[in-house]
Amino acid sequence: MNKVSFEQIVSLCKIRGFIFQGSEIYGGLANTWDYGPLGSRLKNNLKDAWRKKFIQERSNSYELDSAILMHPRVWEASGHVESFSDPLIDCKKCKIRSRADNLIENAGLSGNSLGNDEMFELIKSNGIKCPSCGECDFTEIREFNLMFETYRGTTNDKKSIVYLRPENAQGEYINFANVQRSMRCKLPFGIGQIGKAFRNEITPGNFTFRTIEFEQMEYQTFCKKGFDTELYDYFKKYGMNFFEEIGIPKTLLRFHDHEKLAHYAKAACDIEFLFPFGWGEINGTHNRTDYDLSRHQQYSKKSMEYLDSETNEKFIPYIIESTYGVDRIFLALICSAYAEEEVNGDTRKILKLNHKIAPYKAAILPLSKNLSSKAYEIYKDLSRMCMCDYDEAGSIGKRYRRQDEIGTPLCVTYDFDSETDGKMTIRQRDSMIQERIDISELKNYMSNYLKR
RNA sequence: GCGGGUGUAAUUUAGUGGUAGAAUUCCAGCCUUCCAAGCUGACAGUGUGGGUUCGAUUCCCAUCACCCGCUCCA
Repeated sequence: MNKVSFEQIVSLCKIRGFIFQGSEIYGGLANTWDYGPLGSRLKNNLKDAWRKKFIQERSNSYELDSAILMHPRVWEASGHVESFSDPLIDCKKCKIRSRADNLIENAGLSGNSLGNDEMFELIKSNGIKCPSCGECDFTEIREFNLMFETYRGTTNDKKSIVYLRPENAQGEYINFANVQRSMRCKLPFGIGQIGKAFRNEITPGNFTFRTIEFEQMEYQTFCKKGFDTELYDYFKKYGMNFFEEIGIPKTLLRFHDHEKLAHYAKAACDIEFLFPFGWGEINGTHNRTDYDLSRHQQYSKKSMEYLDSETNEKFIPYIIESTYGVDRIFLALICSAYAEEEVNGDTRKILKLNHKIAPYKAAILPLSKNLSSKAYEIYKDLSRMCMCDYDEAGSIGKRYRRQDEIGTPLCVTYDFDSETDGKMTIRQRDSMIQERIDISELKNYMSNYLKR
């Protein structure tokens, strides 16, 4: 994918119904994207693959679907209200952005509990200088809250503010005791969740890499202190393994350990993918210690302790979080699958998607329109088993090309011989193996292929 | 949020201060017996809003969006 530009990917996504710009007919809304018919399919397949690996195939593993809107105190406890909202100020001369409270503190003054206007006045009256260029010529202070706010009820007074969750994790944490009790869990156990989160970031987009509304697949493992380091290493590898299983080549992946850590974390490591614009995070594993549950215990006054019935010890569990950005992995899948091949001077686009996540598993093609009715009947039947496409428009070659371009692994062609011998030609895109299979055997053949 | 670039049909693009041209795609028809064949036809466009002008897709301003580089980033 060396020479592949982002524009080619964006263009293919639009033409083939994977991703459209958000609110396009109104000129677009920055950093929002809509997933089209094939994009939705691919995205759901990705989520299904994750669900299978993290929920279904793991024991002591439970899925959760928590509310996007949560009690505002959740975000006070989590630290988001405090650390997600900064009073920022820009130097008009050198365009460097600083935190207003830091400027005041560094000047030896106290900016505690001052409002933004007061801080601005303080900076002006004391002639506090820009740390970069030494001038004192600032824009007004702007509050930069990364959490989307909305209001419940009909009045916009402060008491009714609720936030759109900036991460899903808190949903898992505040339901820790509910899940533990109802599922009779013993440590260690995991809670996974797939859902949307929102961040009011002003950033360059890089297509769907950074958006203001995005979907996460998160997995939180609750464990006893002392077991956390081992689990942390385990989930780093588990994540890498997941990416390989859905078809992302290992050569395009790397670990990236964090040195600067978030307010809750003891250790953090990303898995990065080599996008056309450079390395970008698609997974993060964090050792969040007992920070989150302790804070919720403190703020809610509800016990978050776990009783170990073997040792009779009571303690607040540690949490290892492994979080996956759905939209970013989607993008990584498309980027790593996209290829162009030269055939007889023509450039052909191919999406080499793993069959597990391909939007369509098979396309049913009548060799001629005269064979439509029987082919369509077979298509309807196969559709009961998996997602299939049916195409009778244009030449047979063109229809194969169309399927290659959207990553369909199997093409099944009904021809004139099929009428008499009851067989169809089935072609595998990845190996280009072509076989004639009895129509009654098609489902078996396909299901065996798709199980690989 | 800063700096630079770009906006013409679904896509890729040509061109012009005076009726916007093509290729591909898509659709319909003819043809076509396994990997983007051919023919005919149809659909479809100057991101949005102002200004200058007799007249703006073209010049100017603003805005929106995307791309590149910063900045930021749990």
